[in-house]
Order: sequence, then structure tokens, then C-alpha cells
Amino acid sequence: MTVASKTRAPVRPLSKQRLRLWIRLLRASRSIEAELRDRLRTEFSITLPQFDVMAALARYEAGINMTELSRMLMVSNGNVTGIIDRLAADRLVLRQAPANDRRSYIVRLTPKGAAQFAIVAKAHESWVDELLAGFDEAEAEALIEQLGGLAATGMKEREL
Amino acid sequence: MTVASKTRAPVRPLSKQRLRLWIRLLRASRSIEAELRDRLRTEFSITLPQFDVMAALARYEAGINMTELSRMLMVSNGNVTGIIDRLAADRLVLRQAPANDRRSYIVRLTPKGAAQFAIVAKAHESWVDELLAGFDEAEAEALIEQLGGLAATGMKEREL
DNA sequence: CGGAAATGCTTCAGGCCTAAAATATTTATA
DNA sequence: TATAAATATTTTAGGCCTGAAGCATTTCCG
Repeated sequence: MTVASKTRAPVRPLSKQRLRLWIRLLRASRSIEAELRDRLRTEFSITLPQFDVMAALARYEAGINMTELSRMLMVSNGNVTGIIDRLAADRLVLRQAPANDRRSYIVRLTPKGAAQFAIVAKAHESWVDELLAGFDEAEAEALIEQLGGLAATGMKEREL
Repeated sequence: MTVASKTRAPVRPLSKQRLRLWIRLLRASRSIEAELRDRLRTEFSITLPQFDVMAALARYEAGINMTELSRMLMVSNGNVTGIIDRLAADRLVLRQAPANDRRSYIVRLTPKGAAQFAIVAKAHESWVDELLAGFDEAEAEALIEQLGGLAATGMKEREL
């Protein structure tokens, strides 16, 4: 092998390969997202962002404040306001004023919200199970591991 | 090993594992997307959807129609209308009426649009290269392969 | 103490996105 | 050929999303 052939650029440079990977990742996530969005809408008349918020709240029975919520969901602060407004209008969540800090408040699922979430979450899990049926235990585990590092690298500093 | 222990549900059922995978996939793709969106905005004053449209058009020098465009991008038909409107207002794309079908038209990059896209695409590729630096050639290839099947399974029938 | 900085949230303007309805044109078919 | 069905696009109503500006409250610190 000559020096020239050693230093020649590869047919498919790594940067192009990573670009292809990014496009695949994006398409995969978008198509799954679209499918879930569609089923949530037609079967439960709920939007995906609303479901995401309820899922976050379901993990904190005592409730959390708006900033924590927006950090968990990786969306802007102002965005959460609108989603909570709509959920509150449907009596699925409520805002509670804590005693110690009058700037913020705690958001919680109502009993109605928790009951409805339990039903929707069950369906949601089975849909995901169906859509990701191509991955067995080991493949899923490996992929989770590989993707885990991604969110951290090169991103804006974020505690998580 | 008893029959009871054989049939007992696993500690982490596969469906839960797949759910975790989906959440990881979503978070990874969202954080990369957010980073790209931010850089496109601050460095080139362009939105990610606008970039996506230009990238699609760059592959068809002769232009394509709105429906093909929306299928490539996996977004709704009406959505593309607005994005093209804004790009056209900036003289980055143009609409051309074909002779044979007066319902549709062909969208193309203008010379200005093509020149600008070349610059932005170069930066975009280097950003992706940086953000996915954790993946070497083999890992990227494997992941591309694994993700490839995803968009197809369980989705609405779609030619691609 | 008292002002400055930080924090928590909402509002605003602008853009993205969808499903469904409306319009226009073309194609298929009775 | 007439008309129905299909195709291509836009419009509309409603929700999502962001960054920046604004308001209120709390905390920091001289």
C-alpha cells in the first residue's frame, strides 16, 4: 500500500456516515412519534405533548413546579404554560400555591387525570412495544446504552 | 427451577425495556435537533424546517412538486406551503408552473438559494460530525442498519 | 436595611405542524 | 361526453414551540 493510497480520503468519509446516521435517527424518531400522535388523537383525543406532561406528572404524586417540568420535557418554559392551561381546562391537572414561594406553584394530576393517564399509558406502552417489536431484549439494551451518551455531548450545560 | 419461577413475569418486561428505548431515542433526537436548530438560527438566521426543505430541493436540481416534497420530509402537505412561502419571500426558492398540469408546480432553489445552501450544509455536516463524535465508522454503520427497519414496521403504508 | 441580581412564571410575536375543508384541475369511467 | 373520482394545492382552526421581554417575588450582599 502506497502512502498516497493511505492518505487518500475514504469513499464515504466518517462525517458523511454520521450525517446518514443522524438522518436515520431523525426519521425513525419522527415516524414513531407521528404514529403515536395519531393513535393518541384518534383513540383518546389527547395530544402527544399533553401525554408527555401527564407522564412527567405521574412520576411525582406530590407535584412539581413549572420549571422542573419544562426541564424534564426539554421544552421551553413558556411552552409548558399553554399545555398546562389546556390540561387544567379539562380538569386533568391542577395548580397549587405552595406556602413558601409565591412566585411558583406546584402542578399535580387530579384524580381524574391520574385515572385517565393510567389507561392511556397502558395503551401507549403496548403501542411502543408493537412499534419496536424488531428489537429483542439484548438489542434494546445495547441501543439504550449507545444512545445514552448522545444527549450529553456537545450540548448546552444542563444538569442532567 | 420450578414451573412457577419459569412463568413468573421478568423483573423488567420487554415492553418496559422497549419503552425505555423509545424514550432514549426521542431524547437523543430532540437534543441533537435542538442544538442544530439553535446553531442554524444564531449563525445563519435560518430555521431547521427551512434547512430541511432546502436540503431536499438541493437533491433535485430540476425541482420537485409540493407533494413529493412533503412526502420526503414526512410532514403534511399544508405545512410545506408555509415554509416555501417564507423561502420564496427571501428569494431562496421559486415556483415554476409546468406546462402539462395546472394543478401543481415545480419548486426549485434559486441560484442564491443553492449558493447559500452549500455554505450552510457544510457547517451543518460538521456540527453533526461533532455531535455524533461518539460513533465510529462501525458503530454508525450498525446503528444505521438497526434504525433502518424502524420507519417501515407498523407504520401506515408508505411507498418508502 | 435596601438595592441588585436571580428566580419562576406568563405573555408576545413569529414560525411550525396537523387534520379537515375548500378549490381547481385532471383522469377514469359509465 | 358527462360526471364521478382522484390528485395537487391552499386555507383554516387549533395546538405546539421558541426566544425575548415583562412582571412579581425572593435572595444575595454591600
